[in-house]
This record gives sequence, C-alpha cells and structure tokens, in this order.
Amino acid sequence: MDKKPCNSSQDVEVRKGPWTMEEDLILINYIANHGEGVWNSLARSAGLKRTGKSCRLRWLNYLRPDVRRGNITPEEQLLIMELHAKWGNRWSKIAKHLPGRTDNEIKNYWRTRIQKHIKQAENFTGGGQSSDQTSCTNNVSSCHPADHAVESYSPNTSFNGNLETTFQGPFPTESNDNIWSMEDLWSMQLLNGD
DNA sequence: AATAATAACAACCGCTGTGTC
DNA sequence: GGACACAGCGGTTGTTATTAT
Repeated sequence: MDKKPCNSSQDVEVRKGPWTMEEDLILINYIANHGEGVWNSLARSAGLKRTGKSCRLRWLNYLRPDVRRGNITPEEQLLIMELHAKWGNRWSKIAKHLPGRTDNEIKNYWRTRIQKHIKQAENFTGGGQSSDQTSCTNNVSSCHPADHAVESYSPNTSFNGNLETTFQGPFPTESNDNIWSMEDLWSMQLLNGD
C-alpha cells in the first residue's frame, strides 16, 4: 500500500496533527450524508486536507456515534486481560468483544496501565524471575497475565482508583476552544445535516 | 509558585492482507 | 499472474494533563 502518493492528481498539502472542530464537523457531516467507504476519495470529496487513513482513524476511534470512551469497567478490564492472555496483541480482535471500544483505546489502555501494573506485580512477587516472566505479556501461551493482573486489580488497589480519577469523562468540561463533547458535535451535525 | 517527572491519550507510520483491473 | 489501490492492524511517537518535588 501507499505505493505512491495518493495526491498524485493534485498537489494538495496534507494536514497532520490534532484534528480541529471544523474538520470533525466536516467529516461527520460528510459521512452522515454519504456514508463511509473509500476513505481517500472521501477525504478529497469532503474537502479535508487529510489522508484517507487519517480520516478513517479519526472516525473509527473518535467520531463514530457508538464509540464509548473512558470509564472502562472492571468487567471490561477482566475481559481485556482474558482475551489478551488468549490472543496476545490482537487488539482489533479483542476490541470486537468489547462493544463500543476501539482497538486503539484498548491498546493504549493496555500499554499505559495494565502492562505497567503487571510489571509492578511481578517485581513484588519475585524480582529474580523476571528473565522469563517479564516477557509474560508477550508469552501468552505459557502464562496468564490476567492472573497476575486480576489479583492486583481488586477494587481496593490504586489501579482502580486511577481509573476513576483518570476517566472523568470523555472530555474536560472547562471552556476551551478545542474542547467539545461528541454530543455537541452530533447535535450540531443534526442541525446542519438533513 | 515554579519546575520536573510521569501518565494518559490522540495520531502517525510502516507493514500486511485483500480485492480489482 | 502481476500491479495497483485500499482497508485494516499493530507499533511507536508526540502532545497535553496531572502529580510530585
């Protein structure tokens, strides 16, 4: 893929970095009216100076109305750990079993929290065995990270506390030019759309 | 109060698989 | 059968927010 630049027909500069509210609205509106699919041409037709790839990612991970963000429940934590123990880093596969969750979110969640927590747990249980056991997260067949994790995931641990403090909700509520809620976006879309 | 360190999240990049011509 | 275009996946990096010193 990407064997040659997608903008071969026209020399449009490609925007990168965080999406603006305007871009989000354009994308939402366009998909609401035309549906998903053929992301490269979608990006062009919608007038977005983004790659199709970028549009797809933004839509799937953030703008889609059925995306649930934050507040990963203990049940979901357990499920993630179980599935990861079973399949390893097959994030999209795991995400399919967590309705509303994206592979990106699960991946980030795993890397930033679960993995770290497992490491800590291992350090406590026996620092010496780390040569083999630190690879536990990768070595899914020989051990069960979930087992480590579950024991350290009891609601009394700081881990759960972190969750609560971390996930105050999808978006901060203080006023900020670039902060808005998905509900806002969708209501705007409804106003703009048909 | 200022600064440094850390955590959490969003987005990009490169690669692979699949479909179409 | 080969070349190309696209979708999707997983790894990685950059940015922002939060916490500790």
